[in-house]
Amino acid sequence: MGLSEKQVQILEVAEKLFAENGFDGTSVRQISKEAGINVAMISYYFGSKKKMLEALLNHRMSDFKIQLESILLKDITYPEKVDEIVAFVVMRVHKNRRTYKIINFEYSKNSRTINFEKYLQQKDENYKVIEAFVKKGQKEGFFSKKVNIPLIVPTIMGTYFHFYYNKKFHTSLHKLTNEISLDKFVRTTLTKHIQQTIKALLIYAN
Amino acid sequence: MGLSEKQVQILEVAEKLFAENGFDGTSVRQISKEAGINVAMISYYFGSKKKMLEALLNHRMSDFKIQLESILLKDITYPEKVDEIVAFVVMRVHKNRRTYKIINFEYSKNSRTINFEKYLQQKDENYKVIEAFVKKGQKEGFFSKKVNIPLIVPTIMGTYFHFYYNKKFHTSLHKLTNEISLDKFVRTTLTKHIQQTIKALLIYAN
DNA sequence: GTTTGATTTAAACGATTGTTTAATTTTGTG
DNA sequence: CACAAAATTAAACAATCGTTTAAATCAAAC
Repeated sequence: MGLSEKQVQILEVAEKLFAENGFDGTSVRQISKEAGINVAMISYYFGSKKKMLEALLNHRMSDFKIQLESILLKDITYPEKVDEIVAFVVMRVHKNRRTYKIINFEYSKNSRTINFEKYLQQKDENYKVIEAFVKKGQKEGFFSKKVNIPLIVPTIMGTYFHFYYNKKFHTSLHKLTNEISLDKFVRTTLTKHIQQTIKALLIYAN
Repeated sequence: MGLSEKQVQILEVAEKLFAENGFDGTSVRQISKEAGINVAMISYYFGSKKKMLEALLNHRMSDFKIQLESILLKDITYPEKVDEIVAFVVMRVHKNRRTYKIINFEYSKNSRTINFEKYLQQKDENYKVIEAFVKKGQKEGFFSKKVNIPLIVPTIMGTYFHFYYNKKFHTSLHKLTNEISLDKFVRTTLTKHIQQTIKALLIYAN
């Protein structure tokens, strides 16, 4: 799984183009041109276009669980922990938004040809950590017992992605001009909204 | 914009295949084969593959505003109205999930070649109705004033779509075997979760 | 029954797709 | 420098892409 510097550089170009135009909407010639390499190098380095995508997914999906667990070990209140978890998840998906977009699209296809093992493994670990946290909070009386735990993460990530997929709509609504103010909006306003939402849900759900 | 019965039938096949394999991942020959027509009929009826997609989008996007406003006119409490709005929006996007999936991915591309006017118009109307409703509720003291109104709809729709895009993951988690129990899950459990979430947010946001 | 226009067909169009080939250049090692 | 392996190249491959053509079939009107 060790990727050379050149391979990583090619994958970054591919990630951008896949997210922009889709896997099927991106040709290997486009990638090679933008990366400044010969077309044949893609087969040479990765074997095929499909395997290149799998290499990208595996490259991006790692070390989620450890960072999440370190938050839960902190000596802070439950609402503060919720805030930190939400902020962490949002920044994580924002950073890897291009890869998640590709995953969302390709994984929801019926014709499963791409290997999503790493993604599913991370998803599963992620869920189990969140589940344990919420159940602990419920047992200690901080959280409502009427919450549907498996649907909490979809609300966090779904809100982010629906914003991201319609960013053209929201940028005009919020007057976000460039990439910097979009980053800032995600880091502040959007994160705060999701924090409010999840805290209200966990504490007051009825 | 009047579509013949045959055109509608072709669009339904196209909708299914576009949602399943993407716009670029679906060939006009696939569509024509599945629809039992000749390839040339697609150009004959719609002009081109791209215009066929636009015809589909315009066909699906209609009469959202009227149904939404009729809910707000009912003589029920604010939390009950929230429940009805959420249930309506969820059923609406669930019914048109295939079209929304296509929109999500095509609209978020940078190379804007497809005409999304009808979609954006509906989105705008939808938002304005929701905004007026929440502001009225805030003024009357039922809703918190700390809510970010433009991000409420993304939370509703985003939760649905993140569930939908990862339905393979959730069906195994919730043991949903066939299409019927998926429909039921959306109609009951998922809708209830989003209702809880939005009500908690609107009432208790801090 | 003939005519007119709409519908449907098979075939072909050039362009582009992912991948492979075989030759060439670059790199590292003794 | 000489040699072997790795990296890179241009060119070609067959397959498929969306679209167009021109002929054939169909339906309705007179």
